[in-house]
Amino acid sequence: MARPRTQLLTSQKIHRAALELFDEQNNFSIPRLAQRLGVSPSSLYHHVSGGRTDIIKGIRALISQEAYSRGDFPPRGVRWQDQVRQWAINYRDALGRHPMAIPALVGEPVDDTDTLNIYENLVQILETAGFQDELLLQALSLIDVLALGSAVDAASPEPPWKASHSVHPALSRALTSGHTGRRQEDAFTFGLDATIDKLEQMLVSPSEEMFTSKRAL
Amino acid sequence: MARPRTQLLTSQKIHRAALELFDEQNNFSIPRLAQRLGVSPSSLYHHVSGGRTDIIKGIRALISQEAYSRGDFPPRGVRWQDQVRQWAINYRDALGRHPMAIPALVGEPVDDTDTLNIYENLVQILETAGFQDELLLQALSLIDVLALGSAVDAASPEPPWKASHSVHPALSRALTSGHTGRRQEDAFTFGLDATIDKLEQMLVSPSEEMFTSKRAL
DNA sequence: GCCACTTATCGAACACCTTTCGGTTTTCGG
DNA sequence: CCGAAAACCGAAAGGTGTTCGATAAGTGGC
Repeated sequence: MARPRTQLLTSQKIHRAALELFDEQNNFSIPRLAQRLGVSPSSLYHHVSGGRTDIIKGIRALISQEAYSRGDFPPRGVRWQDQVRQWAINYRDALGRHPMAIPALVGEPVDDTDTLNIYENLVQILETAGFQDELLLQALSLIDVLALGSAVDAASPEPPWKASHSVHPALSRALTSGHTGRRQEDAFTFGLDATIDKLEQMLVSPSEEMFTSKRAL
Repeated sequence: MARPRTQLLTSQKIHRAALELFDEQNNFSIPRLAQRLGVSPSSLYHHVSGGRTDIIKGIRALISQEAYSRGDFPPRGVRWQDQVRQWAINYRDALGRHPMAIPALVGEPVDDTDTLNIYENLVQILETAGFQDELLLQALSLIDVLALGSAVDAASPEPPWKASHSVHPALSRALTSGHTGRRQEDAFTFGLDATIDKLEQMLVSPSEEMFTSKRAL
């Protein structure tokens, strides 16, 4: 086959199909993606410059778009605490909707516009709330760690620990006692509450000793 | 070559070499591992039953052993807050010492004894402190998410966001303002403090509305 | 001390994955 | 209308994970 009468591929279509592939079955590969698109593997390389890496970037961008579009963004007038909470929930939910894609995302630098946009949004919220410098950076990183760590957790099988009662009694007991169905979500909201509480407290009375830097002047 | 006069391989040696390979260069593969051990790739399969997956498990076990042996464990009499803090710091440090191995670990179930041991340890600390059921499980999961998310963060390039000042001014400003060298560690200890504060508070006055379960009787 | 049996290695081979490159036909701009 | 660019394909190169039969060294019973 040579050039078709009507174009078969678009980077958009490729990214969407790739994300669907991750969602349905865990095994993502170029041949499988090509098959799903009714196309030969080599054809994909005319639409994504960086090969596999680019497709992963595209997936991240899609997820970020989803976080922004489906997200419930509070109006500007709302307390910063609620804005931060809503941001984190939106982002975490968007990631959690595609758990199988998470392992492919971690460890790669973030440089796509859509993802940077939502982080820009978070920084703006924090700046407006009055956070600056080290504290702002810590807040940003922590919220990021919380959302991403939680998403990674969601990508693991449930439960993530395979403990036998005879050798690890306490752990095994803990896993069977609680209502494990909402384990991840509960831990996330709990951590989010803890984080926001602490941020609030740091904003009104920033204890200098929290910072390891001596802010060399 | 057939059977050598003195045995060349051990699962121990394989796991250690694999971890070293992750530490030195990011690219881990069976052929490279074999080459480093002066051995043919197929030879490895006589020492690790589950192939690549088993080697990864071995790496996780090594890291957990490191967390336990190198860790600074507080005596039993100490406040549970300090025990939890020390536990999290030990674990996070052990993970952070091998950042490149983290992406290979996430998303896989934990079933090796060494890792389960240290989680058993954490549950015991929490139980002794008085945590039970849902709250205990939430605490466990949150501390896990914090340590693992922080380690994943450490595995990313620094900084993990590649923002240009012109299109993402607030984010770019935030990244250049703080002392970014200790960004990850600061965010982790900050989150740890927040978590412990919240746990403390929940222990003395557990607000029922935090739990979404109606505890159907 | 011999013989069967187990053990630790290897090479070859398979299946899959990523990527590149040259070839073929279609579309498009001038 | 014609040359250049575009969009596809097949083939092939080089890498990765794994299995399997062959080989030779160690091991244990007699």
